[in-house]
Amino acid sequence: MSDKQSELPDRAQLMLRSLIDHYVRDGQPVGSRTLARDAGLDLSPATIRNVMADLEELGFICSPHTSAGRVPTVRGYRFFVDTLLTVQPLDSRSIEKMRIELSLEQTSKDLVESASGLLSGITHMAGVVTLPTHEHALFKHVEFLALSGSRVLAVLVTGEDEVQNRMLDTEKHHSAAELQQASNYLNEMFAGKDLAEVRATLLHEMQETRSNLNSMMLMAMQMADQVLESKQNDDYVMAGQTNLMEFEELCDINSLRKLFDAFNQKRDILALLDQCVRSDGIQIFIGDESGYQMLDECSMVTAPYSADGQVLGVLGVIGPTRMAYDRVIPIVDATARLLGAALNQKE
Amino acid sequence: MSDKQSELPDRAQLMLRSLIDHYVRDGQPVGSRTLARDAGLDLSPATIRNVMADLEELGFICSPHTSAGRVPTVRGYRFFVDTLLTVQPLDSRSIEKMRIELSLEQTSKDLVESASGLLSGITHMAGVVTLPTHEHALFKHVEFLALSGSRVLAVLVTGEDEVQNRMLDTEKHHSAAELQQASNYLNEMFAGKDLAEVRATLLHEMQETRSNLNSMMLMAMQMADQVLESKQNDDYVMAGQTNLMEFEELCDINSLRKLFDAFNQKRDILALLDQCVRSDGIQIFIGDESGYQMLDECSMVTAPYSADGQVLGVLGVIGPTRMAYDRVIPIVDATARLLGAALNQKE
DNA sequence: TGCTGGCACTCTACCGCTTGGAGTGCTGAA
DNA sequence: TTCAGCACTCCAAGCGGTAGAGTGCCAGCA
Repeated sequence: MSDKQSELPDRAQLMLRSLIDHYVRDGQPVGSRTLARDAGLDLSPATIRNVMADLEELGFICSPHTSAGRVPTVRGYRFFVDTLLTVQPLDSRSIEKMRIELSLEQTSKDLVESASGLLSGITHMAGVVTLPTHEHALFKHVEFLALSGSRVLAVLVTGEDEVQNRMLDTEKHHSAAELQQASNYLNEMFAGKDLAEVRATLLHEMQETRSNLNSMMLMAMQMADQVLESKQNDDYVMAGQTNLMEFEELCDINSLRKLFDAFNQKRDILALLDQCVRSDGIQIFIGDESGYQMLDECSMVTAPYSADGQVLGVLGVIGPTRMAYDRVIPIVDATARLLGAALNQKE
Repeated sequence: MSDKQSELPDRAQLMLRSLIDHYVRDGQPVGSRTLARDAGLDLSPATIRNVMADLEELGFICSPHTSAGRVPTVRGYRFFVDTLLTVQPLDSRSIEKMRIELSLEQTSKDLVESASGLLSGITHMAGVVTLPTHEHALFKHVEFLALSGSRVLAVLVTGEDEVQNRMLDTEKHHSAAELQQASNYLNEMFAGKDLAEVRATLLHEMQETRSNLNSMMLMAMQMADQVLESKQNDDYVMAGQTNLMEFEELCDINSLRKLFDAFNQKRDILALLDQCVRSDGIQIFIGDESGYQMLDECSMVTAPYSADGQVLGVLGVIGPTRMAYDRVIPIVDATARLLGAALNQKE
């Protein structure tokens, strides 16, 4: 047992893989007999038992009680996912179906909903997709409308014809003409520019030349800044939560409640998803690796999605630890690509 | 037993009431001994048994098995709710608390969310509130913005400074000037009028004078009509769904799934809520009265809420059939009033 | 006539016991 | 190194017995 993990004997690796396959399929602890029959190694159950003892010592598997078979531990799944897994690429027919499904959607909100529906539909687990950030969207047009009192409605149209409303409380009442002037100024100055760039320029200008600007300009900038400063990636769309009720290991009413509360709360799930934006590929949290108690019995497979080279958000699948990672990973991967491509086309 | 329901002997009524009280409290079938002890009638268990047999024959109660106590049937609850119930008015302290909670919210969306939170928080069941319709809102301002291709963005501001965006696909591209003209026309013509009235006028005009109108006018009308025609009351906000997991009678994983699926789907729940808009007071669906299978073990207590004399939506509570109706009804009632008042103030 | 105590009966929930099956670890032989 | 055999452990399921709760019915009493 002084071997490093990566030097785990081939035979043991094969057995771990076979054991996980079995367990994922049946949900029952796997015994030595079963493994002897199906692992493809021509060995007796007794020999298998010896190897299983090794695997147990390494913390890859454990048995729920003395006379039950073995079950993979989080560590076992982790090793499996990191070094044993061979993903089966998704067949092109399925991919085409998904592409078509996504191509029917109009707005990016619809796209995101459709994507999370796809994820949950195909995997029979819960699908989750964060709304795309607008950080890298293009500034297209802004319009200010006077409301009652000193409130002003700002309507911002971004590159892909996405629209955002924002209510602004200003110090004094502004006439329609003033507001028109303000929006004209901004539109002429910034149309077609990157939103983040717009914001940076505005901030810079405000610091540099504050004294030289007339109050209208200043107001326009403040407004634009307010419109832009709202933080992004603060919401997600989820589908198929109820699929999780089908899995016996999650059916304990107490943990189910914790899970669904977390889904409604959104905060913790978002924090977790946020960690995945930065990593540039598939990310997998197994069991308690997530650090959130309600996900102790769950795993999450995520991938960031991007359009035009810019990461826009994250999507993924939440299911029981006992999930078919080799099947789920390519699905998540493909969905991320397709969603990115679909968003790209809208631009 | 030839008596009509309303002529059910006082003693039997008292017993039914006491039985329901007990059952709602403990969730256990109620036996004759318990009732003899606590019903306040000075009778022996044997006598109680005779009366219980009568109540069973009338279909108000039933026993899960031979040697268990009795449990109220849907019919029993119905009779209880219709003729035996005396609601305990909510104490003014609680009401004041709720009013304050609601007064903190800005937009009507926030208000609705807060209200459903209150409902679920106080009752420990699920709270649901439909979004307020805008049918009776005032037309304040409309603005059209040209997007790419022939798409046009319509921004409609209604009386209470609520904003709605709508994407319109038109036949041809319109210049900014054309659109400006169109919105000016509509704003001058309709500002301050009731939305429904605006719509009616527009429809009428279009039929009457179609040939006389230039294409710009026509387009303006079509757009405005599209903005207005979207059906209302097609969404609701729900809170505390997971509270329902605490009730043993709903804990069957299968029915729980059906319930949560229905909550996500929204369609059926909306259809049910829609029935309550018309009735002008508290409405109660007990068990299978709703006609929807997933609610067979549930009851729903609803009340329409209105501002300025106009019904804007419905709110209510969903919980197990075994709920404290006398407590829930005044809560739903008060919340409806408070929400209505809060919406009124925003105007 | 209405109420009541008594009695036989029924059904559930629970406990302890047994049994069969599955799976294990260990050992000694090939 | 592999493997058959064996003793052991544990769970799940089935079974009988018991206690408890509650019922329906009946006969007697006010």
